[in-house]
Amino acid sequence: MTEPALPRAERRRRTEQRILDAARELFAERGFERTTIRAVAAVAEVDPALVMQYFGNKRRLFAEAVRVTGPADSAGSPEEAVEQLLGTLGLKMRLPPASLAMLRSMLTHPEAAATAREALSRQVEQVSASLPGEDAPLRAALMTTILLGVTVGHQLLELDELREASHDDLVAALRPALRALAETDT
Amino acid sequence: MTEPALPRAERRRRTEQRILDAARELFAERGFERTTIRAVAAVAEVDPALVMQYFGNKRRLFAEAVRVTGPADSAGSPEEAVEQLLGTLGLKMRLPPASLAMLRSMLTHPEAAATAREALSRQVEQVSASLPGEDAPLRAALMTTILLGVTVGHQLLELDELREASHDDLVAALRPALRALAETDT
DNA sequence: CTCTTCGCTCAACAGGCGTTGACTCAACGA
DNA sequence: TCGTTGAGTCAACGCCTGTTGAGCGAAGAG
Repeated sequence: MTEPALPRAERRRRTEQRILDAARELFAERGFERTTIRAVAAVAEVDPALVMQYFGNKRRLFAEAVRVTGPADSAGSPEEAVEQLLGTLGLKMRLPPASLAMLRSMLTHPEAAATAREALSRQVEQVSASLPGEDAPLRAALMTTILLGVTVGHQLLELDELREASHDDLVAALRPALRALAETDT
Repeated sequence: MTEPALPRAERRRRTEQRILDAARELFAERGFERTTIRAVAAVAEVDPALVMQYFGNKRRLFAEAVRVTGPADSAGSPEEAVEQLLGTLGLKMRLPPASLAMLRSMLTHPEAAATAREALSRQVEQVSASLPGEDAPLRAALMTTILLGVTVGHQLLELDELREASHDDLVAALRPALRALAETDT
C-alpha cells in the first residue's frame, strides 16, 4: 500500500528494529514481568510469533533490548571522575531507553540484576582507580550508588522535588556531595 | 499432634501472622510479580485459598505486608538530620523485611511505587524543614535519594564493595557527602 | 449431648501467558 | 517463467496464575 517496494533484507532489518524499539519502550515503562510478548508485538504492529522467531524467547529479547554501549573513557583526576559521574545523569535530562529498561527491572528480574551489577562494578572500578586513599573502592562504590539513587528517584520514581529542578541546578547541588567522597580529608 | 489445644482466636491470629511473614519474605526476595499466592501459602504451610480468605486478593496481601511504622521523630539541626538519615541505613545492618519488600517492588509494581513515593516525600519534607537555604527541598531530596541508592546497592543488588565494608566504615564514609548537602556553602 | 460457628482444605474455573508448527504469499535467483 | 526462499500470519498448545464456592471437621455455645 504505502510501502510500494522494499528489498527483503532491508524490510527485515526495519521490522527487527521496530520490535526492539517497542520492547525497550515497554520494558522501560513496565519492567520485565509486566511486559508481554503480545504487547511488544502489538506496539511493533507485528504478530507475536514473529518476535519469537527473531529473538528466540522473552529473556533473549530483553537481553538484546538492554544491551548498551559501554561508558568508554576512564578518568584521571578525582575531579574528572566526579564530572564523569555527573555526566551519566542523563544527557539532556533523559537516559537512553535501553538503560531505563535495565534499571526498571534490576530489582526483580535476576538477569537484569546481574547486568546491572556488572555495569556498576565496572564503573566502581573505574572511579576507584582515580581516587586517592585506602578506602577508595568503598568511596567509589558510594559515589556510584549515589548516582544510582538519584537516577532512580528522578527517572523512575519521578520525585517532584527532583523533577522540578533544572538539570543544571541538580548537577550543581549534587557536585559537593560527590567531591566530599572524591577527596580524602576525614 | 504437637499442638494439643489452642483457643480458636489465637490459632487464627498465629496463622494470619505466619502468612504475613511468609509474604514479606517472598515479596522481599522476589518482588510482587514473581511471588505467587501459592508460594506464600506453601511457606506458611497453608492452603492458597486461605490466603485469599484472609486478605481478599494479592494486592491487599502485599499492602498489608509492606505496611510499616513511620519514622517518628523529626530533626532540628542539619547535623541531626544527617544522623537521622544515616540511621535509616538499616539498624544493625538489616532493614525490616517489610521495607525490603517495598523497595524490591517499587520499580515494577505501581502501588509499591506510590507507597515508596509517599514515604520518600515525607522524609524529604522532614529533612527539608531542618535545612537552611532556598534550595533546601532539592538538597533534601538529593540526600534522601542518596540513601535510597546506597540502600538499594547494598541490600538488594548486594554490591561487593558495600558488602565488604563494615557498617561503621560505610556510615563514616557516607557522612561527609550528606554533610556537604546539609550545609549551604556553595 | 446437640447445634452452630468458623478455621481450613479440596477441586475446579477462567483467563492470560510464553511458545510452537503449519501455513500463505510476495520477493528472489536461475 | 518457475521453483525456492524467507518474511510474516494463524490457530492452537500446555502451563501457571489469581480467584471461587462447596464442603469437612473440630472448637465453642446452650
